Amino acid sequence: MRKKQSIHDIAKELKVSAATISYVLNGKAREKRISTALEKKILNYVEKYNYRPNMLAKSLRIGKSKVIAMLVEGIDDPFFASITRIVEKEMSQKGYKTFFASTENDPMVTIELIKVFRDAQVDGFIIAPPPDIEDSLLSLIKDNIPLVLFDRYFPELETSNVMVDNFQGTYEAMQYFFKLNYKHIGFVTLDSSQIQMSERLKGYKKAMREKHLLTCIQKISFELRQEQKKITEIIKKFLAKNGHIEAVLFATNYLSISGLEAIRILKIKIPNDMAIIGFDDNTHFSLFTPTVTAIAQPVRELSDQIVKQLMVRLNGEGAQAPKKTIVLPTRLVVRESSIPTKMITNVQNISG
Amino acid sequence: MRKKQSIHDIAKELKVSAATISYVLNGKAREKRISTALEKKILNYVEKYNYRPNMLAKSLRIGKSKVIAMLVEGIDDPFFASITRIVEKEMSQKGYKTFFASTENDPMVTIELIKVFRDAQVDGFIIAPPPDIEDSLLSLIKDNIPLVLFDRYFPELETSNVMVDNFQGTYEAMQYFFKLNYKHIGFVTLDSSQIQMSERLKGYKKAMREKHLLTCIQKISFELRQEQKKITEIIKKFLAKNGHIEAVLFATNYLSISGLEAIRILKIKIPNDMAIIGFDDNTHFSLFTPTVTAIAQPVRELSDQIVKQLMVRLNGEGAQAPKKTIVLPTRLVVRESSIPTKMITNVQNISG
DNA sequence: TGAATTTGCTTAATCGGTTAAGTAAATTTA
DNA sequence: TAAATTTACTTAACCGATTAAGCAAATTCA
Repeated sequence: MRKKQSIHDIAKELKVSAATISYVLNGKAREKRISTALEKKILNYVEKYNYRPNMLAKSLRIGKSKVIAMLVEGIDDPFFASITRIVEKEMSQKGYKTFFASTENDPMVTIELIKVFRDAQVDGFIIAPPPDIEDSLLSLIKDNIPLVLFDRYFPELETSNVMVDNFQGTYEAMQYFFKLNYKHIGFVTLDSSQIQMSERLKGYKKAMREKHLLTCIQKISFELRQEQKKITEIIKKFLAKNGHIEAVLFATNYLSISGLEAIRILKIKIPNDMAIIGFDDNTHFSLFTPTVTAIAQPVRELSDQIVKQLMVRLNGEGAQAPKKTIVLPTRLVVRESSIPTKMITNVQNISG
Repeated sequence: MRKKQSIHDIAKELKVSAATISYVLNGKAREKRISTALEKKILNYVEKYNYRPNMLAKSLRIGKSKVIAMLVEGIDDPFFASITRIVEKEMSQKGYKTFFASTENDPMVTIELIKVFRDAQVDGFIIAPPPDIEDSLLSLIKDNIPLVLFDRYFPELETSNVMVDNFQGTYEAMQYFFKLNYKHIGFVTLDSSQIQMSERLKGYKKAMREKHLLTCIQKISFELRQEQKKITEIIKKFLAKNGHIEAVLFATNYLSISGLEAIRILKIKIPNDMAIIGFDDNTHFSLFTPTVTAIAQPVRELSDQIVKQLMVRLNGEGAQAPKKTIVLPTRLVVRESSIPTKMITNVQNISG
């Protein structure tokens, strides 16, 4: 077993100083007037023995790790999965590595993760924050650590945020339901005060109020988030109890999934017995029978903005730039689950 | 903006040496005979100012980072997503942080990732390796860096591996098809020489040969892995050309998805026109219409074994223990896609 | 009471890099 | 030809921790 070589080992081997090697490896040979001959010799050796500097030592010395931490609710959630993947790729092009972790939307877990990553001296954070972590975030802000929030944020904190217009998202979906002449429209959401959720709820409520319709809302406790079966059960009861509902809007990814499951159990036929729209699109929605209409978030644009905002914070000069909240529009992806068969012919007009 | 405190800043503040603080913080106060009074004082200060040691410095000094790297094909793949999540949780209970990255099953990407993580001095690796990275792995082995491969491995390399019995998985699925009296059974797989794939193919071939049936195989080029549409197109042509096929086995997650898409386009009815089984289960398979039969991998057990094997390598003493290849059985999860309606009544007997 | 031991710390080297400052030799300038 | 400058490096401090070794003061022992 070969022991890992340090820059000093190479220095000894080549009978030069460690500094010289460091300069060469960091492209400062010219600036520091290292002769071309010696530079070649060092580069050859490094190439031959495949030497790679210890990043811990380097980061410790220069005070930068070129690593950023990205905390999302769950890396296995399709929405977060695609965002993280794009962000990772873009950040790597900028010379940064991205490390991920799942918060489970749990404040304790998240606070601990932030600590761990701070201890590891990451250069910045991208966070889809759970509730009640204002203090942790505030401490990041105070210490001037580059930070971008996405998907949700705390209006009272001065941070850079990248969001979708959640209010407009549900509001537009409702207008679409109205065009299809639905009146008894249910809304299944989380019992959460997080801004993305409250905005979605507001969109639904405002739309219903404008049409003088009665709202019909099922809020699902946050603690159940891992227990698909229980959520399905609650939605089942909700739908069974409110037999008059003709259409349902699900406020988030996994509620849609559980909702579909519940509907299947109740043997309700989509879309003729009941129309469905889900917030957040899902790769598999086009494979379900019927395919599922969704309020899609512009994943690519969101990722681009996240990276852009973070880079502003990371670059010394721009770090003092004012913090921005970027709000992007959602897009309604119309599929079969929202269109009663009798209306299939004029779909084009409706979805436009 | 507060500047981050180092152990020396605290030392100055409290008029003690940095060593004393280090001992106290590492629970060596007794051993090093630090007085209880001073210990209290230090702990109070640390608590009050929320001091946390710089892990870069610590890791550099002690030569351990308590971080392990986990490289999978894609963190958004449902199979890998669930494994990573369990592994992360279990490793964190053992005091390790797990960092993830997607290899895209690309050798270049993976080789680079291994380098990056080695530079960052991670303590160990968990890898679902792409082809052609034997050299990178060999260098990890030579340097005695704890390593566990999973999902696939290189028989010629002496590594710890955690696998599923891929051969048996497809072989059993085939036996199940035979019981249902299917004879013209197709197999859609990747054009890959990776062991998990070749084993699945062998299972299919052996089963067909034993029944003296003609095989009917579609291999899909590996380069297309990101291009769902093209894969769907190929499968569509394959199925259209081989009209006699009564049942199809898809060798992997995303082939199943594309296959279902192709079948939908061809308006073939599952399961009556064609029966379907997919290798790898998927949370959404129970929501499709019809629900999809799958060869499920025991995700929990796989994760447990991965962690167990890695811990053996990580613990100095056991690091010399012989390397093992753990092989776990798959489980056939019978759903609607494989059972012709006429046979629904005797499902119990068949699936058992 | 003087020596030995114990107590309660501190000193200083170290991990593997980076980088400002220094220096001897070669070259140019005056 | 002596002084000034340039060349091509080296020296050594530093980043923030850990830890073996050291050492004065207090206590115990003989």
